[in-house]
Amino acid sequence: MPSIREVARLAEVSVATVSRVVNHTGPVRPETRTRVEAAIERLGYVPHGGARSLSLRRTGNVGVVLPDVHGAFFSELVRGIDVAARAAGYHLLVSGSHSDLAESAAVLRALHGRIDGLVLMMPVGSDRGDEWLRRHLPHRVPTVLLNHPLAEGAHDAIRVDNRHGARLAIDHLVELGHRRIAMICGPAGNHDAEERRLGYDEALRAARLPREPALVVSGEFDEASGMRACSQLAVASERPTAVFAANDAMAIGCLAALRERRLRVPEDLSLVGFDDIPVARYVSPALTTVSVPIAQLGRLAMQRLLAAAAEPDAPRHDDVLAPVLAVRGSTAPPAPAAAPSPDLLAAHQPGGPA
Amino acid sequence: MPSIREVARLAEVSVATVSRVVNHTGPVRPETRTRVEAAIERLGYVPHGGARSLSLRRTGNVGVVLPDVHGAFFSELVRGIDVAARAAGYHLLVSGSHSDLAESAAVLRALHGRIDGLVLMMPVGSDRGDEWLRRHLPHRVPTVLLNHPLAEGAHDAIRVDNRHGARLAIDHLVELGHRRIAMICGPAGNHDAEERRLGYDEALRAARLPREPALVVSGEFDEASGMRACSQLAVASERPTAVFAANDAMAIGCLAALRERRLRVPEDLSLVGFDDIPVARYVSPALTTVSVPIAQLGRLAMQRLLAAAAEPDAPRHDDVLAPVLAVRGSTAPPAPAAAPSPDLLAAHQPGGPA
DNA sequence: CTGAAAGCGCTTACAG
DNA sequence: CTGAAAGCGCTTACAG
Repeated sequence: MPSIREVARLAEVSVATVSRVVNHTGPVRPETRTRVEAAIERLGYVPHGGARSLSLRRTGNVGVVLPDVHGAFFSELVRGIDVAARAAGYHLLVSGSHSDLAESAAVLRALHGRIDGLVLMMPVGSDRGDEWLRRHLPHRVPTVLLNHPLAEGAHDAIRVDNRHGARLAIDHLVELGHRRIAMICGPAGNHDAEERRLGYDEALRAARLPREPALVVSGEFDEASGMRACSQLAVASERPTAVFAANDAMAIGCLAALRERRLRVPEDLSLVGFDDIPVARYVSPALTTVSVPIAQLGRLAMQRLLAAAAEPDAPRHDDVLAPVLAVRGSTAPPAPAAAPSPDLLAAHQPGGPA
Repeated sequence: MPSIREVARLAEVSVATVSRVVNHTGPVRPETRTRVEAAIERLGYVPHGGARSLSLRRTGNVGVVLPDVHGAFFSELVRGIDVAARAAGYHLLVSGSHSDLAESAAVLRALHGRIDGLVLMMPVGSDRGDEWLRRHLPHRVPTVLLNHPLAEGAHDAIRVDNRHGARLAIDHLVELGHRRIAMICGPAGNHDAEERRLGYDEALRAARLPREPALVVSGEFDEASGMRACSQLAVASERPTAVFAANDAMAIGCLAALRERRLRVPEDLSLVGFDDIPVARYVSPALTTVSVPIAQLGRLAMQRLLAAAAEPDAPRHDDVLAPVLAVRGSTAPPAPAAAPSPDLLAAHQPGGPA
């Protein structure tokens, strides 16, 4: 890995000149340029990005710090940011914080001086958030906060209207005629999970439906916990006719659990997810879900970062993205109470309806 | 963002001393340390990672360059590398090359001087590969090549035995009694796709089964193309009794297409995928698939990188990971030829077997 | 059109 | 135990 100095020596020019031909900055006599280019080719010189950054005070990297890099949602999000970043000439420095606040802080420290912008999704909810941000957010680095409740400050914020999304889901089920609607919540402390839960509560209240504690179970945003949660609901004394899962992964786990129990979706039970990850439309039946514009989220985040870099003193934005309901095959009106599916009640009514 | 110089000034010491207390390197008198720490706290000083890298000639980053950052497979792979990297104190600089060779080269250039190690998965197959690598691979940076055919050189290589994996899949179907086994291939030029195809051919030959061109269709490694490919097969004059898809995403697309056509899996048609992405066990029916140890792949890659950094002159490794078959619900013996499923042949035998 | 020199923010022998 | 100085590999006024 020769340095610029060696190229200069071989071409018999100064390092300043080499820099000029590499970056096409400033005028260079054609024959000088040729000599330098020959030396570069001969030595296989490639500029040292790190040194360049230090000098230019611009790294060309944007940091992406998420609670996790696991799963379809984050995968889509990273991809969305990546596409927009590459288009703008940036690379991504990606870190999962493993949902740990202390680790997030460590990551942010490590990123200082390595990034020109930051996209951060906090691993926790509202508590402590503000003070923590003040302490750990890098100064003078354009930052956009994803789905964080306390959006005031020197950074941009982009949020998904989780409550509205949950309401769309529940309203849809209510319109279909469901009265007993269960929810599989996300992990405690997770901000998105909490909001989706609030939306569920609100929607039930709006529909004048009672809230039954037995119909609310919790999961961890993954398929396995969705399966477990679903099994819990299946043994409830009065089974729900519909289930709203706080994300698609859990909904898909739920689908698997129902299949094991020989319960049909949507005939015996309707199911709604949240996120609209790519596989949602391919499971069986295709999942009705609240569609979050994940790619748009990534694109908008980069856009805000670029704007903040261009105009550091302009006021910051606080965007709220509205999800829409994607109605697919996993929802239908409930089976008429008078003639329930034989499968469904077989266990409870040994004789069954002849 | 105060620099080390300002901390030094405030604490009335030299920058060397500040550096010593920050990095716990070299002895410092307790009261001096206290003064420095107070200054650091007061100023909110965080060391500039970029400058530190330049000085130390160590960045703490490892580059990950993949054909794409999309989809469950790459998502899992990145996660596997991330977990191992973080454990070793490294961060990930991730780039998708969008399956373009020129873009890969650009990415590699941009990474020079920003990484201590590189995990690279080439976007193309065997042709040109060797020369390209010689030109574009960074010198003196430990590198591990993933699933690349030409594994000799100054880098480590880790490969998945795709042919063996494909043989496992086909052998399983043959043992179940299938004779007409179709394949949905991956994109042309993709090395993994080509090898899986070769394994399919080999296995058919070993089982003395004829290779029928009409039973081989191609896809693009995503769900949508799996659906299309499956539809092609469904209208073939003689329908296969089993389908081997070159990856899980296409298998899942295929599952959706079959559902639309009211063909049952595995009763009417058996289906095998490849990769064993997390969702494979949750689709309906659970997908029989060739399980690639994705997380292990990531872990091993980091391990090789660390070893190469520690002993640059030790000989490099060339590991081959053996996939195993995960038999789940999407495969079964074919319907007996004498009494085919009515659904299956309804279109061809209007009368059907009475 | 070109070069000498300072500077980006750190680390680390070397000397004291 | 501490500091002055060189150096990591680049860029960029400034002067010529």
